[in-house]
Amino acid sequence: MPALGFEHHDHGACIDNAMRAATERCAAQGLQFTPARRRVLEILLKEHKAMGAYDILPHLADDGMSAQPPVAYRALDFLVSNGLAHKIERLNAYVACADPAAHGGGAHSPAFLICRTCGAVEEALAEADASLVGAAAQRAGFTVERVVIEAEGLCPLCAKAPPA
Amino acid sequence: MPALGFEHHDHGACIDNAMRAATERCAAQGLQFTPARRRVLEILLKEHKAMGAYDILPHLADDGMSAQPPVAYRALDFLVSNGLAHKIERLNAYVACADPAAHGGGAHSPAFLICRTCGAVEEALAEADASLVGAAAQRAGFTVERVVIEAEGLCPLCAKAPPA
DNA sequence: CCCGAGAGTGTAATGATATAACATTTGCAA
DNA sequence: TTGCAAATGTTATATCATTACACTCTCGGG
Repeated sequence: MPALGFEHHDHGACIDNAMRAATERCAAQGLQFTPARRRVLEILLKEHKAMGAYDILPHLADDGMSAQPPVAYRALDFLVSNGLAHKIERLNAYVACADPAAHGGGAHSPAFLICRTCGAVEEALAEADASLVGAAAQRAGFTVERVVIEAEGLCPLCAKAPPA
Repeated sequence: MPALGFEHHDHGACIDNAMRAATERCAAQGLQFTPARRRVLEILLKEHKAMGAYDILPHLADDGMSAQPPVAYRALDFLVSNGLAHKIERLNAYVACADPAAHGGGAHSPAFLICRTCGAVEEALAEADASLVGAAAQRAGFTVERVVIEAEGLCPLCAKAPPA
């Protein structure tokens, strides 16, 4: 049951790489990669799917950490601000960034493909400053700072074999 | 204080037109444009901005209608399903469609420009099947059914003169 | 040495958004 | 006129997110 991305991969290595990259990024930028923040990112990477803040709390409790909502939201804010995770507005949920190293430093705005059947989420484009939006914005005299692009539909697996 | 769209216009006529268009559309498609639905659309048109469901309830109460959340949500679901209104995921809020007549019949997925300072929302493109997303989806074997595109930034007025 | 500022955390309470469930009413058609 | 489907009224509850405040820890200046 893949939940993020539509292809198989070496998930253990994937997590290790991502955590290492995050650690380096924080060190390089003077950010505090505290236990709580580290743990929330690990959870997102491990579960490998879009998770609500409240889905994260039990995992924190398992680790003996405080499991009140602000703990999760504060860690998520940090991760999102620094491009280590993203919020899926459509789902009010969060995912680990698929490839933080590919981006400069701070937050960025990828596009997401969301399967409405199995809930899998794939991060699709590095930067989603879709040209169409840019053109429309320019016409309107609007200064774009951030773009949310979320496509909802069917992933290859669900399109082929609708779940029972 | 324009709240939807960034330009002035004859708002009274705008509402009348929109309501007439909605009425015709519902008649043509055998949809029940009931008082509650009609009233909620009127409220959205009148206020002319992105409104939460709970912002709508007091207006319903003023009219002596039931003001429980399900009333608003049911009407909004109807309006959104039939392309007469849209949900702004980023804001958890709803706006009347700027131009229902321009679309076939059902729901459609425009792009929105959202001013982070004054909250104004402008509906930007008729169809937001952004080519970039389409290409990425095709590459991933993903079937897109609906695309949310929401740009956040500064409207021309706020970019020029930041509110006090 | 100490102490004051800033960042992070722990915790309780509350606010904001959305839906479930079920009884009742309405419109329409067999 | 009876019966169904759609819509509505109402209560309760689920879900998502933030406020507020006390506490700790670290680090640099006096």
